[in-house]
Amino acid sequence: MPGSLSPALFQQAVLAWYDDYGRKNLPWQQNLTAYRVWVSEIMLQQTQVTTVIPYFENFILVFPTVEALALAESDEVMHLWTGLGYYSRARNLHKAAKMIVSQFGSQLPDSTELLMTLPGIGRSTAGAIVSTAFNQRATILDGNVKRVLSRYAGISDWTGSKKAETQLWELAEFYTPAVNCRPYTQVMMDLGATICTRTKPRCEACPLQVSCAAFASGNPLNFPGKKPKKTIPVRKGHLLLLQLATGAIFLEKRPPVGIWGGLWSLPAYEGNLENLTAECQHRYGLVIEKMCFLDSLRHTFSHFHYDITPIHATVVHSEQAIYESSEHIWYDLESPPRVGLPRPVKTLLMGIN
DNA sequence: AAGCCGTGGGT
DNA sequence: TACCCAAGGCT
Repeated sequence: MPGSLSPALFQQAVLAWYDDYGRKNLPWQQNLTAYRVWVSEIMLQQTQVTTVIPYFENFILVFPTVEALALAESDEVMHLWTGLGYYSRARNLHKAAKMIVSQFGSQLPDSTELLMTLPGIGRSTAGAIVSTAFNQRATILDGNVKRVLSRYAGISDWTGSKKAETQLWELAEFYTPAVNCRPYTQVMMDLGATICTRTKPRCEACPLQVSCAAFASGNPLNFPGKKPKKTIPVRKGHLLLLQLATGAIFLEKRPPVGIWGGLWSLPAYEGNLENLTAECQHRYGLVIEKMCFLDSLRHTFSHFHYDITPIHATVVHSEQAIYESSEHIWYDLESPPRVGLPRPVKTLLMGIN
């Protein structure tokens, strides 16, 4: 019967494949430490390997140890996360580093239970750290494993549904070996990433082909089921590039939670453009001398589109101007401060001459 | 328990 | 273009 191998045979099949074809040269697989594994796992949440690699290299160079991260400035951490998205991951990573130093003697815990007490580490990430960093038995269930197991067992529900999640966790636990935990975890992700891909699975090269329910069905793309789609709304607004004669541009700190939390952003202006001059004067103590509209752009978040019309304005300080505070900085394009910037803000700043 | 949270790759 | 969705977690 498809989808019903014994754990021993299942493990044997995928581990043999791993020896020949598994990934062994990823940056976080070199100089393997629990800290490096942890950082990589956080960066890899909802993010593709090719995107993560340069961020990982950079981050580890600046913060080679958990102690270094714990002692870091928040702005520096966010700076190294600029463009990677899901910035709560960076805030939680920093917070967790401080907890690891203060509560765990600077050593990452080797149990899923303790790891899950740290912010940003859920069930799957905890399993990945325990199995990969410590080579101890623990189960992961990320997007790759969900897809592999859904096809193998012929589960046609969307993997995000509670029913499918429960079933998939059970299957994942069932097939997790007591030994060879590190290569087993890696191969399950490798299969999902390189063989059992979303749109073009290479079933002819899959070690599970002969016992795969989706392959037996004739159309593996029917598994897993699709996520129920919903159209995301469009929001419109302006981002203000307020520039002094010195070239410096005004940035304000985003609230600690929510979109772009903890990053430095261009002021957003949603109001009536006729009031723009007065608002700039009132909010920031800045007098607009001349202004122009820049080309509009669409930035898409996970749950809405943001149609941005940037406005560039040359400004001078008025009497009650804000020069510098914990909430505002002047961004010097010549010697840019190391702070976290949202992607479109960074793009706009780079485009100013 | 759905909605919130980014950005980029692939098609 | 527009759409799907990535090595998910938190509330």
